[in-house]
Amino acid sequence: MVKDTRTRMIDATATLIQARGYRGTSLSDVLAASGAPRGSLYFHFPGGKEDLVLEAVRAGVEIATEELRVALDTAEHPADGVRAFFRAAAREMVASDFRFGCPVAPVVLDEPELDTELDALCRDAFAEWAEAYRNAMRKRGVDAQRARRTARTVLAALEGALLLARSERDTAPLDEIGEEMADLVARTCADHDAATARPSDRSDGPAEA
Amino acid sequence: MVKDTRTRMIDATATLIQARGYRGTSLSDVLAASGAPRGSLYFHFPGGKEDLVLEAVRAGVEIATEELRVALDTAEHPADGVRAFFRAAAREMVASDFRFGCPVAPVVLDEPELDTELDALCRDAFAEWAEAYRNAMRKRGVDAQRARRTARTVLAALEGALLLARSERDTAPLDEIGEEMADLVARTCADHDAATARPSDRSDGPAEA
DNA sequence: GCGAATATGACGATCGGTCTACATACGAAA
DNA sequence: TTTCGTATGTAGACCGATCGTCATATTCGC
Repeated sequence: MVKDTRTRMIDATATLIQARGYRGTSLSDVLAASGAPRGSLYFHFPGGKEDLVLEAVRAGVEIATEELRVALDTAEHPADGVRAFFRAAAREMVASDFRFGCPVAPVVLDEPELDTELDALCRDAFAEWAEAYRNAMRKRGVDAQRARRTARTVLAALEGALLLARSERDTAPLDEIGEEMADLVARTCADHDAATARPSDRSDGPAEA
Repeated sequence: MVKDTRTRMIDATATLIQARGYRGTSLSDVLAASGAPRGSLYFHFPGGKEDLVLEAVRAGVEIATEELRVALDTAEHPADGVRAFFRAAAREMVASDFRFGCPVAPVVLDEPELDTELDALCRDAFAEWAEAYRNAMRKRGVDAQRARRTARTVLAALEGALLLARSERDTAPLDEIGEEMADLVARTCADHDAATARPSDRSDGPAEA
């Protein structure tokens, strides 16, 4: 089954935005990549570029969210889920010749108009991803505050690692920082375990990998 | 003393790139912001936009590098330096109404041509910053491999935190992730101390903040 | 066959980056 | 002082790209 024009346009836009950013992606590029003629755009996306980009980012976020969910749900321990997700990112990086990246970051850095739907979508995406990490740790009983901070840190580190990996054209940053974050998550959970086992005196032990 | 035209153009470009990215920054914007006339551009920057951007990024990187160096050199402990640098970033974020950011990230995400001077400059900037963190830890005797990984992680987390802070229009990500990273650096150094004190049995103790 | 949904690419207003021609400042030679 | 040559700065014309529009096909449901 051949994908319809609308879907092809969204996919092409999502890919191009990850590679070149919002403003770096021209409608002509999208048209060329999707093989669609110019006029079709305004039939499917009456709002023009803004409308198209919104759908594209939405689609990109959805895919990433789903992959993250699977990685975390499949893993025995949240730390393993984090490791798996960083590894998946590294694979996509190689597969795309280092053009892969976060679907949201390029949009945020290209300063979309504030208080638009696009702006809100980006914020929500970050929040959703952070929540996924957080929930994985909360399921292990880690307290809310601690889980929230660690989750945010993992998310930020991933964003940064994607940036470094692209710049260096090497997955090493993703690999190493992924390990580092897996350790952090493991330690966060382990600290909790130790704290609940001996509430007044938490110290050594299972924090070692 | 009034800054000369060339310097004003570079400053304006650096600021605009941080706010809107490479492609989002038009020469007209730069001209308007710097109050310089159109034609002057090709006198000062014969290479055109590419040339101008190169200088602007170079200037931005230099400022950031210097601030990082000061933060790390001034601090008692590398962890304090990291904390201070994240805090400084948070302050600049507020001062700029959340338009502040890494001078390099927007360029990397707008996919500059590969194998250009600009591309190399971005890579070198990341390498230089990572090295600064690494050296600070190595001075405390942390082993090379460990210091390198932690340094890269701190750098990535900062990049991500800047992104999150901009998106949320809130310094909370910078504040929290800064603390997380300070902890990580403190732990990295403490682990080393413990390991050297009792080479065969490293465990509890000063890892606690 | 007929109306509605979908598809098409040519068109124009605007804006982007680049370039060539012109103006001024300054110092040396006559 | 005048003349000239060079370094520096300025102005606006140019051409291509970009985005959005439209009048016209084509396909589908009935």
